[in-house]
Amino acid sequence: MITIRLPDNSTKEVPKGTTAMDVARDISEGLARNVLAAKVNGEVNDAIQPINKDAELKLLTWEDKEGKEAMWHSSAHLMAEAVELLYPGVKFGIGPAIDHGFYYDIDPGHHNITKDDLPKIESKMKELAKQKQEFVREEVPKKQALEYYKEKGDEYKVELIDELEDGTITFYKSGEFTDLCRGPHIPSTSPIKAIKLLSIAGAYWRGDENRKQLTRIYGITFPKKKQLDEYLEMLEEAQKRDHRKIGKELEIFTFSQQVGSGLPLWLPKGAALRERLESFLKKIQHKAGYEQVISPHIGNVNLYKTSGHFQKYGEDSFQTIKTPNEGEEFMLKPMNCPHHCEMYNAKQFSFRDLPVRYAEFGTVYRYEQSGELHGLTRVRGFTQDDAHIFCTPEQVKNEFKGVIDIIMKIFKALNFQDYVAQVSLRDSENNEKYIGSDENWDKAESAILDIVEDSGLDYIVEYGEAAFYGPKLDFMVKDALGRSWQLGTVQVDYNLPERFNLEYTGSDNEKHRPVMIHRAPFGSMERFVAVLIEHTAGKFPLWLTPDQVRILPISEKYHNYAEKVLSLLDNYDIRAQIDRRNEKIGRKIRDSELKKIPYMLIIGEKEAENKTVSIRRQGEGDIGAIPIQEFIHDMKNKIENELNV
RNA sequence: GCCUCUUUAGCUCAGAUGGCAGAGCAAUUCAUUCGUAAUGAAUAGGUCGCCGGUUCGAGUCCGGUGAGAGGCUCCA
Repeated sequence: MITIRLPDNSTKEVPKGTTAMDVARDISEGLARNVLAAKVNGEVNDAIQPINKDAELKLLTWEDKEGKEAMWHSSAHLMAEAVELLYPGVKFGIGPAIDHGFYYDIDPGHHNITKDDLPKIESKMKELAKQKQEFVREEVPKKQALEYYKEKGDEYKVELIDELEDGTITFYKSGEFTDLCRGPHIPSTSPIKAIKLLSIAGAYWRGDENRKQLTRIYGITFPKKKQLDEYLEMLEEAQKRDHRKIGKELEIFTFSQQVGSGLPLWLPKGAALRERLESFLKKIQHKAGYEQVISPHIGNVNLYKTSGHFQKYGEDSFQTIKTPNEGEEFMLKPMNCPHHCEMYNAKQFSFRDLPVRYAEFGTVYRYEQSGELHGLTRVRGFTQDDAHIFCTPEQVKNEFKGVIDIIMKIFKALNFQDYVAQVSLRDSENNEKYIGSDENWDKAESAILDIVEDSGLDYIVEYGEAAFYGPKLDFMVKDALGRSWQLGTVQVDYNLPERFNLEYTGSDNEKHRPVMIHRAPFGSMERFVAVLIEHTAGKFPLWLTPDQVRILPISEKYHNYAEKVLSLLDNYDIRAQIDRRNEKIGRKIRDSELKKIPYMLIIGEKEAENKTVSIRRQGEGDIGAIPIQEFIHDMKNKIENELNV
């Protein structure tokens, strides 16, 4: 007999070889039906795997992350089975569970699987799922596993097995389909009740663009049809928040083929919004001791040879432009840091002068592959809210903290709560990707880790994600469709100061090398605004929104009073417009609502007589008439509160 | 850059099998002067992304190319 301890700390004595499923059945049939997998001593296993020694057991259901994973992983197998039945001879790459669903990479051979095939595959999956196929785990020697796939002619699986350690390898069999797989799986296909194949895409084998491109099918499954419906509805809602759609509707930005792809055009409302964000940050930075600088949009190619950007990105950049007579070569500015280094070099600094903080809303241009461009989040010309801090090694910690404070202030003012702080370090096996000495890298990396640890931020560490000149701390925020984007970034850099021979005089009267911190709290104005649009669905905070108030006269008779209200609001810097169209009030309200104007002031006979305005709040409806001065006072208070962070 | 898909009026979209291009909204004009999410009527608006081919004839079929979408690779 062995002892099983359950999460509520109760124990059960059961015979050796009992499965998690047996335990579940013992508790209740209902529970057993819901069990997808089991956590045995912290390890996730099949629910039908025998337990042979004392163990802590947690039964995993749809409510658990690991339960969903097992379900989706098994769904990937089910899809593969369906595909193999429909298109004999296809080969398979990998098919994992992901955050929302699963995918499988397929080499369709001479078939050509397209979007139109998805419904067919989907219904085959439904048919197979109904057969309640069990997932049977099988341990086979490596040699035998290799033979199986060699015979099947699946070179992808052969490659995967080749790389596994010698010994036994696990296969899972469900219905007609056998797959190399570590598991775990759900007991049978019966919990897979609702199936949706979402999209189809090309994906390089093993993520290597030099290797064959396989067909990747994305899908998701649920134990209940209702859950699938809700998920699809959620996706639809998310698509409505897409910044490309809202940006167009609210006239924030546009693109033009004539101008060029990836080159955003900020329309008046977008420009006003962006300027407001910029002056908000400028104010904060001014208080924090930053100085604004300005640099041109191009720089001599030698500047970027000195910085190392040319060697690193020269071929994958916009190519240099040449002067007609002298043959001088210039590059579109891909980064502001080299310019700021030269500004630092324009003057002699003592340790007493440091830190020096040069800030610039610097527009940079980077060649991005055409398939990469995406709305405002991935563009070829964008403006960074950049700054470079030149400081002594002793000041790094404090300065870095100051930067984190600024980022937090901004996230708070804009109500960004779901961000991930990511420390990006070198990939130690791939040293040629980076410039600078190991010693400097070690210094910089440990400095960042120390600071982040001290700051109390929740953070994750990613290796191989560092910039080529230094490690960084990035703030990642998700868009409406769950894609993660980098916004704020802070980078410690010991390398550029060396390359540009930056110096300051220490108290010992010797020359010393300053340390540079690169930082951009928004990241880029384009990307930040894109994410902001999706987070707010276009309902920006009052202080930021392009039009705060729209005055809606009931008819032309009240235009006079409307003009008076407008000039009053204007005196108090409240951004308002009058809807002078010859339309009914209902129409004017509807259009203002759709444009997400926070406040509508309805003005008719009553209001003109009593010197009041009838307020309608966007999304909330009529909230009654108040004297115009009172409205102005309330607005001012609200805006001040929003900015008071 | 690669894979799949899309591209028709300012916007959203219809246009089997090739036979002179259509709707709604927006715009303009006129009427209406109206109380909390669309007043009515009339008018104007398109070398169907671009280049080439097949055909008596191409928005529709074929080839190329631009742009957009979803992924992959990349991202200073």
